[in-house]
Amino acid sequence: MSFFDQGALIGVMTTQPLDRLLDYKAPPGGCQTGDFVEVPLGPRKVLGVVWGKGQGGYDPAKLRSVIRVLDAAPMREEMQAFLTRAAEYTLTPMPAMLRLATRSPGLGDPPSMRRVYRLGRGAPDRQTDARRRVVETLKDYGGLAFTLGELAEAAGVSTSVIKGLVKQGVVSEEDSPRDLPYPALDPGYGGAVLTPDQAAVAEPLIAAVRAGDYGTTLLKGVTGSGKTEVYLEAVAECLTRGRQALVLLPEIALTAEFLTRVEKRFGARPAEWHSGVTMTERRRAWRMVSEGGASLVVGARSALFLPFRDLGLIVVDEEHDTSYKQEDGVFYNARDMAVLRASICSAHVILASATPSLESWANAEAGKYSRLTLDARFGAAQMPDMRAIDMRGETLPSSRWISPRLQREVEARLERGEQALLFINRRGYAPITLCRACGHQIGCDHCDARMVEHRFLKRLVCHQCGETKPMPSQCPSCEAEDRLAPVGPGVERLAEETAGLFPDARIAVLSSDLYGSARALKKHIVRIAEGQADIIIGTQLVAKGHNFPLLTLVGVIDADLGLQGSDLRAAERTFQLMRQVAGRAGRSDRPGTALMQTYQPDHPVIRAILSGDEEGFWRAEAAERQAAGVPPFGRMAGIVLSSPNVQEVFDLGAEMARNDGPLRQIGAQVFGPAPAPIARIRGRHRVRLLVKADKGAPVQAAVARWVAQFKWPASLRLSIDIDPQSFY
DNA sequence: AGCACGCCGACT
DNA sequence: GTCGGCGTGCTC
Repeated sequence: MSFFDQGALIGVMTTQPLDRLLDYKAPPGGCQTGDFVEVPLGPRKVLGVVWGKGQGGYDPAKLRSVIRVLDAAPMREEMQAFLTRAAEYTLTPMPAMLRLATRSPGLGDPPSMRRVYRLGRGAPDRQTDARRRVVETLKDYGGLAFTLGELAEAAGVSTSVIKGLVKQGVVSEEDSPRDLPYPALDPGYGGAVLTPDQAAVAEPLIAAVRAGDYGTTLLKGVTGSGKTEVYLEAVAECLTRGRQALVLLPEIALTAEFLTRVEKRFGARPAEWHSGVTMTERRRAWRMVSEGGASLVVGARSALFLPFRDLGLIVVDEEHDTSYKQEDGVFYNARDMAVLRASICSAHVILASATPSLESWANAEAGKYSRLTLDARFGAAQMPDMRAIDMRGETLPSSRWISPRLQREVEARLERGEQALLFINRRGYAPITLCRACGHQIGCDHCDARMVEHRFLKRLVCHQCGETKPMPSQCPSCEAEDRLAPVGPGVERLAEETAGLFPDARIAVLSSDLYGSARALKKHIVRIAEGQADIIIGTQLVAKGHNFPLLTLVGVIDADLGLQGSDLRAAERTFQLMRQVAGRAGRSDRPGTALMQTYQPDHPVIRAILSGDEEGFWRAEAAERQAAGVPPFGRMAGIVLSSPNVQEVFDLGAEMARNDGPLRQIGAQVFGPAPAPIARIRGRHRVRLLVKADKGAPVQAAVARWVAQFKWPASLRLSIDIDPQSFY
């Protein structure tokens, strides 16, 4: 790190899409490496970071000076290194990477102040009821500062009473920074009593954190085994050592429950970082993380780019979850970036999951990660009894999906006052809307996806681009009247069927699109868990860590859904999802049962789930991937070209495939162009090329050289996805 | 990303 | 003759 005197030549990385350093002159008062600065660029003022000294070579007469150094802690060298390495790995331009690290509202604003009120000295000239209440309130909260509105409300008086007391000095008025440090977390506060099994796993984790250097541990534990308690002990150790910790969760809806657990364990709530957090709170979190006023952050994947001062531990909970893979704008996998970040700042990583990703499983097998396993279920709960319902032997009327056998099992739970969960991984009412007259299926006008009927919204919705339109009464193709019919089940239709079969049951539907906010959803989940519903109908959402103590039956409506298609990860994803859904049943003292309706009871994935032979499943799946040379035993990159013009994308895709010299140099192959998994999004046609290389091949460098050979029209957009989630 | 510059079609 | 379409290039 170096300091630059006024006028010295410095290199600045801006958040504008200019993928190189720009030279500027240091401002009056100088600046240092890492400073967040405002610089002139053409007619505009833009945000940038002082990256180091300038490289010269630019016309000195045109050099301009930094406008001002922003009032924020300078970016640490570590963060610069992290962003640089992440950009290299993901082939993302630096400015886009830098934008991820500057997502703080009002980054350049001076610390904002607010007026606060505390107890002052002396007694009021004339004592009144209202005045007494104000003083009492302030005394009750022992020195705590209130804003004017808060105090008025808490004391039940008007603001003029407070103003009157201020005049007499009984209440003091002062300005305090709006961004206050988070309350300190106490590692010794609610020490959990761990079972011997849990303690045996917590101990090496604590030792790893204490060692204070980089390492990654795969913490595998079945649902309900107490993974969270165990890794919170590692967090406690990290806090004791005075370092910061980060816990990543895949789903915002899970944070509320997690925050409560943190509060129980550490006596206060940590900082929160995700899209549902307000602007002021985000600003506070960003600043406090950088200043050390936040020791634990709970958040979504973007929290990896917060300006930690001394990050000692990153927990990636449910590490297999596909939502860790960001696929819009910047393509990165938060799990991999967590490992990268930790290796740069000497932190430990805990990848926690009941059903690890094959990548992590393979890394543990190869000895790159340590592995710890929590087998015993916490408390007396057992893993559920898992069985298949062979749908080939069940007779069902059309437009019905609950087999008689599953129906009987649900009835048995209702009689005993227990809960049953019916799981279907499809939102909406019906996935297909078909014209009985001409066979036309209603599709989205802008994408190639089918429109899904949502009766709740009374509309057709494209799950790809979000486009909606009213449900037509006429077929858009043959104009036949009233011949449109829903085909296949969605969560809403299943709810309808359930209501018909069990008219007296209280039914709750859990689907992400039925709730306006994460908070509303969370409230609903808590009420359900407390027993305010007999039957829960849910989508993927229920597989993500919510605890339902009264639940003793899980029925999976269509266990085959994820097995279809040619996606190589389908088996892995189905395995994880089914295991997790099954894990919902019987988490407390009641034994649980999981029933899977399937037309392929002999499929290896279904058999592995039922027999509980996880290692067997992973080994078989790994062997298959190894034979195919695909991740994690080979490397891939996906390139998506998009343009409003179909002909253009295919031609350019073909041209890229022909000129694959740089790829062949490293022994990589290119496949395609083929229509991308979604061939059209928002009116843009998309084709995909897939690059496949051996493990260890320098894929990024080769792809960069390959792509650099071409010059495209402005209408064409290109995105590169290193290690794509789906490949076929 | 913005914003200017610049070179070809339909208007007063 | 001019207004304006958005293709190409530059910003320290």
